[in-house]
Amino acid sequence: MPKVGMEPIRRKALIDAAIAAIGDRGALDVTVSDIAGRAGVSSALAHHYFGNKERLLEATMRSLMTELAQDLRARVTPSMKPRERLAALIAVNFSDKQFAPGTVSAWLSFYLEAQRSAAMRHLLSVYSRRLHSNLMFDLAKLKPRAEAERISEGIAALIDGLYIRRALKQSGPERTSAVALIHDYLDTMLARGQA
Amino acid sequence: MPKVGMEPIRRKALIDAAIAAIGDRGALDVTVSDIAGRAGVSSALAHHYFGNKERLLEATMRSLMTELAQDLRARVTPSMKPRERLAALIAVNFSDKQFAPGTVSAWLSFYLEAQRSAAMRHLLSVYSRRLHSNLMFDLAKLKPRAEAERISEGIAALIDGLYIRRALKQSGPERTSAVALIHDYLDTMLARGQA
DNA sequence: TTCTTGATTGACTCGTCAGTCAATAATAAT
DNA sequence: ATTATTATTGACTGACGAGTCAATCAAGAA
Repeated sequence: MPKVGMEPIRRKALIDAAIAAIGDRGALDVTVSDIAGRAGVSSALAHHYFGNKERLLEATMRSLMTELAQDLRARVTPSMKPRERLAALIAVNFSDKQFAPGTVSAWLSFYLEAQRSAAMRHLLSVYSRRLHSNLMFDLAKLKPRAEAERISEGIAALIDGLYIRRALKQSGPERTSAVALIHDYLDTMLARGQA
Repeated sequence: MPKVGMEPIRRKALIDAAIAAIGDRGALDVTVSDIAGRAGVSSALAHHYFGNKERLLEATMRSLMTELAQDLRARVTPSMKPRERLAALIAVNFSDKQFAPGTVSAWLSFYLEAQRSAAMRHLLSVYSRRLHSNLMFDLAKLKPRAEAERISEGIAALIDGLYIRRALKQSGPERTSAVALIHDYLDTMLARGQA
């Protein structure tokens, strides 16, 4: 049998712990000791595997992004119609997983951090471009380029805006209404100039 | 002549310095010494006037909010038509002042901090309610309650979302296009069901 | 068994930073 | 001139946190 090192297990545990810690603290100002403690290891080990705090946090963000991408791939198939794929795209951004306390804080912090850290900024731009091209892929089939571009901007803004607003209200209406609002926007814009 | 104490001058200087510092660092993790240094005083004096860091930051946020409110009052008059007032409301949120580097970071951090600090959360809810009621005041004249409510949600989300997106891209299209996008949304929604 | 390599940590160093305090200067009041 | 008040700071404390390191421990390889 292939021998397994501890490394992948510990890395994953530390990343998960980081998300949990960020959720509790509400921001990126978590301590390496706290994260390591949650993962059941010493802070020295966290440094051993990740080098420094920044890289651990970067890995955490990357993990969040790939998870989002996986969720999307799981819901979107080539056989779907453009409008259906857009619906799926909207849905993943408002799934349960995206509203886990740690995830919310992490994304917010991520946005903030992007102003300083070049690495974070790069990650964010990857995410942003991916969302944009996902949206455009289907929108371009339904509307002329320029208009599709504008609708794409609007949807991306609505996703960000509604996500934040929903995230900050522990109470407040269901995510359903946020999703409905985006669909409403999308349908209205798509209908324009038609029939 | 009325004798002026140093207190108001120093308070203002410290608050301005805090905004500048937040702009440079990109987040709320600024040091009191840094802020005080920019204001030309010792960190001890900052503590003297504000008690502690949290209260200084709260005052900074409050200052940002009242400034926004003042800008709004300066642009909105009772004689304006509802649609005009809505335009003014949108405009203030995308004014030059709101895009000063410190201001952007401060608002972002503010949103993040609201998850932890009760005081910050309270301030944010004040801001949020104020925006909502400002929007509803005019929207209610143009559409039935329920629909006005939904449009208000959409605009608020678009403001937040576009603000963030614009803020994080040093490049990217002008604010003009963001404002235009919101107007487009507003007009489309208002036109719905009409002749 | 002995050697090598990966896993893991306790203890420590070095910085930094919030907040305190006693002391000093300046200004106004009596 | 004396006293009270306000303004202001240097120096200090206490805490905390990132990152290092030498030393164990475990387990397979030689």
